[in-house]
Amino acid sequence: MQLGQKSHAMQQFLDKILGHTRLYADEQQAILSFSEFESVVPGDRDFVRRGDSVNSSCVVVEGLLARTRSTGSGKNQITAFYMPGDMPDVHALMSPSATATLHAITPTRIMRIPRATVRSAVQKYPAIAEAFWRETMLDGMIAMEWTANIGQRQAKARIAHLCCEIAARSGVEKSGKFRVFFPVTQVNLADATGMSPVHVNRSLQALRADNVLDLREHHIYVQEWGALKEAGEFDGAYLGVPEPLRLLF
Amino acid sequence: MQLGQKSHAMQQFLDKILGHTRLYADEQQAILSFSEFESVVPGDRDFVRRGDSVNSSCVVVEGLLARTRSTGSGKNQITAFYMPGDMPDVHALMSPSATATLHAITPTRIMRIPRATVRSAVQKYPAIAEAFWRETMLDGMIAMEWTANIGQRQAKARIAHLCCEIAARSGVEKSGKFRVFFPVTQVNLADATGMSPVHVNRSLQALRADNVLDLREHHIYVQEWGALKEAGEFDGAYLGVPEPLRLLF
DNA sequence: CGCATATTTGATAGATTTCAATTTATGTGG
DNA sequence: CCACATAAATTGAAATCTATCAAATATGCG
Repeated sequence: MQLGQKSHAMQQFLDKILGHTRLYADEQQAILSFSEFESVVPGDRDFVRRGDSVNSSCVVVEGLLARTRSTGSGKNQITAFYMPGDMPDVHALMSPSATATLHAITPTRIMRIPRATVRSAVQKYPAIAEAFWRETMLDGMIAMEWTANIGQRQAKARIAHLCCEIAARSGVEKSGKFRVFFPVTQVNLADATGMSPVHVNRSLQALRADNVLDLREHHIYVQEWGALKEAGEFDGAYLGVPEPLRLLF
Repeated sequence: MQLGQKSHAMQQFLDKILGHTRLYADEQQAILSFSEFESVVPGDRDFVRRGDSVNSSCVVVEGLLARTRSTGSGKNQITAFYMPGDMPDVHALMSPSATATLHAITPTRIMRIPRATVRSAVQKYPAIAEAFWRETMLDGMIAMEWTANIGQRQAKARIAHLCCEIAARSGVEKSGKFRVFFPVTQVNLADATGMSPVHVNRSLQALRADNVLDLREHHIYVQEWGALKEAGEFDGAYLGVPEPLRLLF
């Protein structure tokens, strides 16, 4: 049961990697075998703080995480959301001190993956290094897209674009009408989009009135995927590569 | 002469890498030997467009580049600046199609580095893969910091923070009073900070009146590094790691 | 049922954009 | 070296967007 879900999350993680990097069966198996140390993080808590010494990365098994960055004047910016199957701190493979704070929005189960485990794997299978390196690149692409989203779009489009990303990254079928699990508060959304909570609230009401999206009951409800994409000027190309690659190893 | 400058830029590139990754002499030599194909890009021109097929990365030898992302409604966001010694498209090692547009702000000389060359090097010296992977991570960290800067700070602090980053990344000595070469227009600055050019103009005047910074004659003039850092709430930790590492290979 | 958290509302202040025009710099050919 | 053309910087005024503040309502959870 619990183990079943572990495996499922690691399978999601592997599938995501296979979406961008070609790996042989033994390499795939090496990644699946990372499943060893599961732990649970209570909701509404920073469980890694920027600067903390870290010797493992993790994969989200269940729940929702945010990567945050707080400014000198006490403001808070969410710079990414991480869902089951995501590796929120792939950066930790390259730095012994955490490069960002990780905040559990809901109670979250994670699989810890020691850097030493990854080191053994990449030394045996260099293509795994390529896979994680590409994962790092894609994480950076998302950050770049967020910069453009926050810098150039106004409130409604900004929120719509974020919801598009969440929908696109979640595995759900996106044709016409659907919904996506996304248990954020409006304050979380404000921190992610660089807006005030009040303005988020009013923008959400407007988006609902436009029949573009409805955020309630921990879900994003979408009437028409096409309409949402248009409202958010969304092009998901930045989330991946056209086909699985193996360019260096 | 020209070759001297080539070597100098590649040495800058190597020095930057050595700032975050420990490499042995033969590995260092392999990176320096990437200097082969230099070319020149006229100013005010996109020389790589998002989606273009690419089989090489490059290192800036002389000039200034911006990485840009344009939205569906025609607005333009600069997501990074690249100076001599920087590799603006380390992403290209991981993707056969350009993940972002590169725009030459001034006429710029670049060293092209074919992916095949890097592939040979990383297969012989896996630590070079680690170095470039770490470079990719740091590039992502900068994007994350920009997200927070644009999302959370108001005009003056936003510009000050950007200028801090440029100063910190340029090699110049930053104690008390100094200047940094940064040949951007106010429109470039607007595209980078997510503001209107008019507001950039007025914010620059205010920053000048505050004796925080003065942007003129293609340079950032700083009276007091401490004052600028404070105005931009700047902490440069995101630009590197505390000491050179070799964690995986 | 009752506390704590999240959402919603109204009113106001503030920051930023837009538009349009002017001035100032920059570079180029004669 | 000047005259011209072009690009960049600057200004003023008005419109718009967004933040802030304070209070009320709703929601979820023990």
